[in-house]
Amino acid sequence: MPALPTTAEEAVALQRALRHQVEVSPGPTNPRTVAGLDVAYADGSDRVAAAVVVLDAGNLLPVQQATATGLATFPYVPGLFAFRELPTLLEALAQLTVTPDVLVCDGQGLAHPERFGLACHVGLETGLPTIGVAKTLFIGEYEEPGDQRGDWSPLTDGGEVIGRVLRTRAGVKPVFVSVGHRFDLDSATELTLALTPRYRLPETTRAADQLSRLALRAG
DNA sequence: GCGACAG
DNA sequence: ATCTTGTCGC
Repeated sequence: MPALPTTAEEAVALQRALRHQVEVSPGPTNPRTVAGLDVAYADGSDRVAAAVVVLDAGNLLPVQQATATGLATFPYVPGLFAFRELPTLLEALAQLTVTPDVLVCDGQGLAHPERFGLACHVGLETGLPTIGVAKTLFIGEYEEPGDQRGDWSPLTDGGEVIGRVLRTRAGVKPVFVSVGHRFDLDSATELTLALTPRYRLPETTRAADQLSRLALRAG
């Protein structure tokens, strides 16, 4: 079983082999640190920059950060984009000298055709609790949630609940929350709200997004 | 067959 | 994802 699949067929086979290892359980009770992950892409080349920013879960201030740059070998294919971001993302994570209590990924977790989105993959690779907070819908159906912060509605696929559509700010487009690894939807929802005191997206995602763009220009 | 499709 | 700063409005 290759660690780095080359074709789409191999990639899907790997997802199907790994998905059964995902653990759905309550997230950490009192996480002290929460890390955000993101990847920025260059326009012309395949150069990518990954960033991870660890925040203090209490005051949301940065504790540590790391970046890594590389070349995206795998092409962008909906459902397989973890294979594009994962290698560089793991390089950045490896540079941390602190182990975050939770990882927040920019993309889906179980809300994925194979029930194995980026957040699940990152969770299994690191063994850490992870959730996915995506800006847009990938798969599933939902009713528009209420327009107050904290309002949510289930995201379902074929009758199965795969995530939640969560309003993090009143009157602003909702985000798509799903379990990555060692988390459940209640904990994931609670965490996402704790990370969005001011903006639609989690502070973790915003910090990682900014840093990844800087890293792309720098190196 | 046609359209949709995380980043 | 990326091309793109300041600016209008609640």
